[in-house]
Amino acid sequence: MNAPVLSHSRCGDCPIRHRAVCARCNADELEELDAIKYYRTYEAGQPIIWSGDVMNFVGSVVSGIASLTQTMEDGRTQMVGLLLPSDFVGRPGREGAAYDVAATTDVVMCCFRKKPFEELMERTPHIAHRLLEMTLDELDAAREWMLVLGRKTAREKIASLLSIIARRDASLTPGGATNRMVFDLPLTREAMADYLGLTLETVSRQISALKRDGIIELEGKRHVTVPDMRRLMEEAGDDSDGGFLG
Amino acid sequence: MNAPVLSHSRCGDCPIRHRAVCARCNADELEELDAIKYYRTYEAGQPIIWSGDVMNFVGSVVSGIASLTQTMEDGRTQMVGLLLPSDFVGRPGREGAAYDVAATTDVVMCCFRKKPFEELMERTPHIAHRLLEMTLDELDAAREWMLVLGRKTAREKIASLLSIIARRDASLTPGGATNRMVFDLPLTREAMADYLGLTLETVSRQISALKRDGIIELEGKRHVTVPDMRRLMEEAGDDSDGGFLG
DNA sequence: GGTCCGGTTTGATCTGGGTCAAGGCTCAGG
DNA sequence: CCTGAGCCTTGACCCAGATCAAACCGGACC
Repeated sequence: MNAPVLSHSRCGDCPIRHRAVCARCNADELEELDAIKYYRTYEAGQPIIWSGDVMNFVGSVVSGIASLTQTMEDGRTQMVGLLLPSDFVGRPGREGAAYDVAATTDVVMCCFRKKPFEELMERTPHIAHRLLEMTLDELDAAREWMLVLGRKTAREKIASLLSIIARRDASLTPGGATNRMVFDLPLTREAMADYLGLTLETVSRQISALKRDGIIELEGKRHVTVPDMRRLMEEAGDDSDGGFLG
Repeated sequence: MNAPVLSHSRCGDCPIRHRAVCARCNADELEELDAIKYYRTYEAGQPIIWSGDVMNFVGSVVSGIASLTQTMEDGRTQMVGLLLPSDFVGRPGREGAAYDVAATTDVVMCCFRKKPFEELMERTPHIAHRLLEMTLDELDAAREWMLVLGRKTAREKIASLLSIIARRDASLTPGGATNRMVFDLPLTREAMADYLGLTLETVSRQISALKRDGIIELEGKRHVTVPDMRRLMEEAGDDSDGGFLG
């Protein structure tokens, strides 16, 4: 949000304009990043990494949505993170992946080979700094989600999820945040359930209920209109608007 | 765990020997840390920081236990982190605190004034590096907890919490992890409930149930003996033992 | 000793969300 | 056009855990 945004010349074919690691790099550093970078695409539903696998890259989501999930032996699944465009994947200094990463929609990733990236990071304090910042953001998000999972009702959970998606959508859209929001749900009911610690039936019922109560409008199963974000956020039980509006 | 541990000369009156930011510092850096450092004690139950307050320090817990909590306007609270000795508090580069921090038991903190600490960090890559590592650990813990909150039953939640406390206890005790563990619960039933997203009645009932089933033994309300950690961890539904035993 | 008080246990009852089951929509492929 | 596969919705029923209420326990203080 407040990170300086740069139309960087080298890393510039990378359409990431927000939260990028390279946002403050100089020409030399960008060239170096460019040399160890490659793109990779995944189809919706495909796994990207399995928990425990050795990861030989780090990178950012360029487009599409990926999810981090944890699964118990008996199959219970909890999504522990959503990766939206510009989000970072991988943890410098760690061998294996800690979670399953999968493409929820078609995904394009911009990857950096891990070894040279770590070396560059070693020499370039502001990249390490950026990474720390991003990790702190993720930690905040994870902890906010703990409140959702631990204490909110099903209806509040759905409203929270819709708020978050609307918010992220707004930050990527030129128009930005307004009181009326329109967006597409990038998740199936099942994926929403896994994120919210609910069953897909409950998700479906609560979405129907929010629709019946005029909090949201639905066109098809995925296209959502929120006539009044304030009401949605009340439903979410958030005390603040999360900086959504001015 | 695998971070090099140093009996550092300057920061050495600080009894933290694990995860400390200063573990790799040289003499000059330690002197500098020493100059900006002070101790502070809090009684059990006292607030340390309120969410939103401006924080003018960062630091580590030296002894005792502190908790991070989030509260909704209607009073529902969720604990989002437990701070045990050697855990770090505060986020370099951030103005305000994101959560309420409170002393659960009597707490001693080793604090560094924030401004000079950030400056030192700017000049000292390995401190930033250490901080990133610690933040990644916290992120992992938070995400592991998301699985607990979202998908585990009350009994599994209790078993998970007991496992974590036993594990942390073991890593601080010379003897280390054995199959039989004895420790004191540092939390009230209510605090456990807030951590687990349950009510205190349910916590009490499940503890009684684990006791009845011989998974744990209780002496008084707080002193716990786990005759067989393996059984406890089965109850927790963990597929791995979290590296608890060799 | 008694009494107060915070923390805890236990019981009785209620209910939100899980579970099981039956259709419904929509789009791709034949 | 029909058919099948995914995804989604809706209904009926059930149960784990919440809620409400009462009592218990152990230590501090008079």
